[in-house]
Amino acid sequence: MPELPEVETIKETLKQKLVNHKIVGISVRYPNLIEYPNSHDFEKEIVGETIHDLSRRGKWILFELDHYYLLSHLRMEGRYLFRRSNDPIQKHEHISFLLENGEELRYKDTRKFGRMHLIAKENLYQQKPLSELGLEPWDKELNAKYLKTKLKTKSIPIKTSLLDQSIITGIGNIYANEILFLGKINPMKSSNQLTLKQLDTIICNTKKVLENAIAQGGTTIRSYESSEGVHGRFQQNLYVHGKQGEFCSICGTEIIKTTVGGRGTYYCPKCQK
DNA sequence: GTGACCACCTGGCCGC
DNA sequence: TGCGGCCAGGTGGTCA
Repeated sequence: MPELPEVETIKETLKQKLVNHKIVGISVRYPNLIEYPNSHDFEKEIVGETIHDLSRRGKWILFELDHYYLLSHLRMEGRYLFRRSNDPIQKHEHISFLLENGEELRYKDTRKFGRMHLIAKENLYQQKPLSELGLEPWDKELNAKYLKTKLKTKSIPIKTSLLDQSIITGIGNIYANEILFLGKINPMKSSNQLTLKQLDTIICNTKKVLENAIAQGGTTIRSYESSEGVHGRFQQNLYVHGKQGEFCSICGTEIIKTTVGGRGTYYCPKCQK
């Protein structure tokens, strides 16, 4: 599942192949993937636009076009592939962007969870979804005081708050488990009961875990691979995620799996009391 | 405003 | 071998 490090890897790969290419045709075979505007307007407006740059905000990939930003969220299993325009459409390839060089950028999504928005450039940060995102992990304004303010009324588990994209954007389930393990913080602890020191630890470990994951090309869990078919290597660096029944690398206690906020949660009951 | 729950969706896995 | 049921998970919507 693509999280921030995977999205960063995919964005960089796509950037190398897409910048300065014009979209001359499009085919949307599963309209529900288009969140805004409607599929018909999306197709009408995007044809003729040139891709000038790619960037990332949270888990969103931003394609900068002439008049719009195309925002793409891969959710669980979305991925991009390059094909020739006459290549047959494979199963789960739901959207094709035809480029002027004859190549097609195809969006493939087994579970159809991904979403796309086409936003006018002047509205990019005034309009959903970017208007509702919290701080990037590397934002200078992200500090323990910011988190304390955001969490002061929240009695939900800290694990659930870490997944809230309106607080810190880019953290997904895998990395939330790893961040809390490194900080020796119990995932079920109420968000508003953490000390400034613990919040500071969370911020430090968030940067550390995500930077390390980006350097490794992301984490390969079941279906994830980058647009060029490259698998992430960060899975080899995971401490607790998916390790139930194995032993903690620090104290040797058995890693426990439980559910927090409906998400699979892995932790060491001794280190993370 | 907050938190819990559900829907979206399909493939993989497990038990029978 | 085949079938049914459960699980995985990010996000948005609904409801209490």
